[in-house]
Amino acid sequence: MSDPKLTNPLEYLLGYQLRRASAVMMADLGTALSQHDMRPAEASILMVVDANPGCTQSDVGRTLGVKRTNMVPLIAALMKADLIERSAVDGRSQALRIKPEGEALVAQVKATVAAHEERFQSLLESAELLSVTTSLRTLREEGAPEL
Amino acid sequence: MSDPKLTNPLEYLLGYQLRRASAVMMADLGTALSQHDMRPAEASILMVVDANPGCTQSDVGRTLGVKRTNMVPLIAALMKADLIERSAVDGRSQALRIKPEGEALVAQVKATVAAHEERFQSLLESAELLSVTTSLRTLREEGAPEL
DNA sequence: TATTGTTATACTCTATAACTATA
DNA sequence: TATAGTTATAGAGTATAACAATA
Repeated sequence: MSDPKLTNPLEYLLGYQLRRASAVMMADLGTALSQHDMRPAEASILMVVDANPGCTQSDVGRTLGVKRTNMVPLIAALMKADLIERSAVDGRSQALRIKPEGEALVAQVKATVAAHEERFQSLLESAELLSVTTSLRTLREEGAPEL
Repeated sequence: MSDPKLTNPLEYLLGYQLRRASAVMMADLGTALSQHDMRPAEASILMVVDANPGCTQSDVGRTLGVKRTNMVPLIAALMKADLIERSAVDGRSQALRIKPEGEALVAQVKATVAAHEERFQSLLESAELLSVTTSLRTLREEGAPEL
């Protein structure tokens, strides 16, 4: 082999650590959600609709940072899976709700996400966890370009 | 409008905050690097090769968590841009080095990355910054599936 | 047998531009 | 004019499977 251990100049970069840690958690979440044939983006939409019955898909997109145009196929997939339903608010907006038939799966998805979270949160001291989530929120809010 | 502010049940999830904060920093880095016609993945490879002259692309991939198969087009782009060069180590491995003509751009890229980092690190207290980077490393190392 | 580099391919997520219909 | 939803499309990034050449 050429050299199994290289020096990594990115190791002390905040953006790099964020990227790698996020990738680890996303991969784990993706694996965990695959048992429900669900992608992380779909699960997050499902959870927001569940917490905000009657919201529109544009509302959900703004909340999660997903563009309207990219919400379309995600909502379509959830409709096709009979997990959510739409009802017209006015001529252009449609209220989203979890379908009664979807409630059970939504509950399972929430439990899967909670277990995944617990697995990673338990790797940190509670003080560190608080510090991290606070800092991440700061980076997101202060560092984000104004919508 | 339907409702500009929804309740977001993901707000207290570590994975979600990680995902959003990482997206903010990656978007900013992407914008900053576009002045050099460079993508974040390419810049990270350039920095690793710069710090480890003579390493192979498989070495770089292992260091950055990029699969061999996905290294191919990235290395090809850097070769096409005349930023790196290859020399045969043996019949199957090739040593990578920054081309003399590429040194100036590599220096600019490193400065751009450093400025981007400083912009975000300055949003956090130094104690918080240390806590965050330590925690992120823990999540990555303890939470990653064994390669 | 294991590793390097490669091709081909597919999936997930994100991005822009442009259109319609409604408010 | 601004907003909601849509289509079409492109681009990153990541994934698997398979192969040839070499160690």
